Amino acid sequence: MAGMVGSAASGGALREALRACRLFADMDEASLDMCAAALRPRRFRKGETIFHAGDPGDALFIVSDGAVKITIPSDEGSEPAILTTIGPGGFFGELSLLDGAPRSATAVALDPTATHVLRRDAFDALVDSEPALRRALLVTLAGEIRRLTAQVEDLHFLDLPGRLARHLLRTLAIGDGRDPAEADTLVGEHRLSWPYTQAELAGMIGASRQSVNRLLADLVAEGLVRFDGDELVIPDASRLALATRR
Amino acid sequence: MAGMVGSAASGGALREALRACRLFADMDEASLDMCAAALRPRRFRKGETIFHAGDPGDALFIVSDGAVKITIPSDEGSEPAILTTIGPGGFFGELSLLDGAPRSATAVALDPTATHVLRRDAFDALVDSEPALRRALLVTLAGEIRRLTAQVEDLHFLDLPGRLARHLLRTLAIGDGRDPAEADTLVGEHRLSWPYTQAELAGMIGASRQSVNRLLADLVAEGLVRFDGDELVIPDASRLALATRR
DNA sequence: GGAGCCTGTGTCAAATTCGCGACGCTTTTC
DNA sequence: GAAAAGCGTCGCGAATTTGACACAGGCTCC
Repeated sequence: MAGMVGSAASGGALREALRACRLFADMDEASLDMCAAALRPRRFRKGETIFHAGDPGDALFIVSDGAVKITIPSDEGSEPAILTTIGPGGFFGELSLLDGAPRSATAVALDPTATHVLRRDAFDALVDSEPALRRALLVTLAGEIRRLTAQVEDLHFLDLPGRLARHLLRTLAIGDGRDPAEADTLVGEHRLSWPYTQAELAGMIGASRQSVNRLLADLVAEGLVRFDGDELVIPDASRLALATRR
Repeated sequence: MAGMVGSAASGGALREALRACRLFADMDEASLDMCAAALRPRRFRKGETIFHAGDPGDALFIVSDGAVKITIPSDEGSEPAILTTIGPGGFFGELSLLDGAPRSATAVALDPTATHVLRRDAFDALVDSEPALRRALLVTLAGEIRRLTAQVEDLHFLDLPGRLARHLLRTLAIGDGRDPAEADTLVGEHRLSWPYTQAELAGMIGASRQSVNRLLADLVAEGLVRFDGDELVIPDASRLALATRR
């Protein structure tokens, strides 16, 4: 077993990485191998910019390891808005492939990140020839639209404490493998590893760094959350959910 | 000529209505007729709710006449957030068809509106069998995501005057048949018919009705816009674009 | 191994922005 | 002709941003 290294084994690793991605999860073996042949690996250092908003783009990136944040850079100086972060099994950069327009946002590696790159010609061919991939793509795009709609909703209706609480609940739900839409139906104690700085969190909920600091302190004071090392503990998710009421 | 009424003529009208929609624009005649057979007409009175957020949904609506607003209802009382409005040639309600989840927003007819309804089974079949429709669908979804991303960006970075100015510019760009992304590169005088109330405008940019009123007055005072009957005149779009700077 | 130096955090007071409630007035709708 | 919908306007007060500064920990470069 330990001897099974080299091209055959790494081909297996690639297949495994693809299976972890919704786009390829339901695809049959033969097609999967075809896809694998169309992909090229690409690694990024921590903090490296993968592409920048406004650039032309003709490639989609499938994350097999690490994490990427999708941000909207502010014109200068101030903190960028963080639209979402993408981990293993996720992909990004599909928009420019679909409509040929420039990148709508900036992608930056949060950690050392391994990706596989799919270029437009191969992508177009796969979308046409692989119904399973096509369906997965459509479902993912629909999910993207729902996520953004929810974000707009939050920014419209919720004040800062509400947005913070809802963000925590959604992150929780995702970590639990549940639908983020059900975030405020969670109950009981949850734990959440905490890789973000307060400034980044501010960028996610549309607030200043200082406000986030104060709000977190408030939550701790009310006993709604608690820090345990580098984990965030939510003793009772349903109580936190009450804080999101308009 | 006047005698050419009845099923043949209305079939022609249906075809014409479909051609106006991106989904069917590039489709060949035979396929178009197949689609036409799968559609059922449905009309809505002004102010009628077409579907409500949270409802299950398995139909897509193609607008052939009138206008529909897609909104996120506030829990109660206050003004809903208006995500977008859709006119002839547009369609809505596709999300629930793609992922089977409940309606993410509410659709309300702004005017007396004529639509054609496409149910899931027919939709699925068309997506699989009609590459032209499929491509148009993907492009439209990508555009939707770009629009929402831009909306999140505005809510993050811009204050109220900025959001109002940008909204006007985008509406202008769309009326001109240009890409809304280029909104702040417009120059010269533009006119914009004005079917919205101040409360609705407030719902679009995330503001209170009173603020919108004051901001509009400010813009008029600065000479950036002017009212001419029920039209809004922007003497110099580039000057208005300056007001969107962060 | 210490002197910087950068990043991330905690905290304040001042200034601002914006929502909210409250009117009164005009225009449309029934 | 009444009722409802939309508009113009104020002032207060709450929510947030801004800018500033102090402090801790970790990193690099002598």
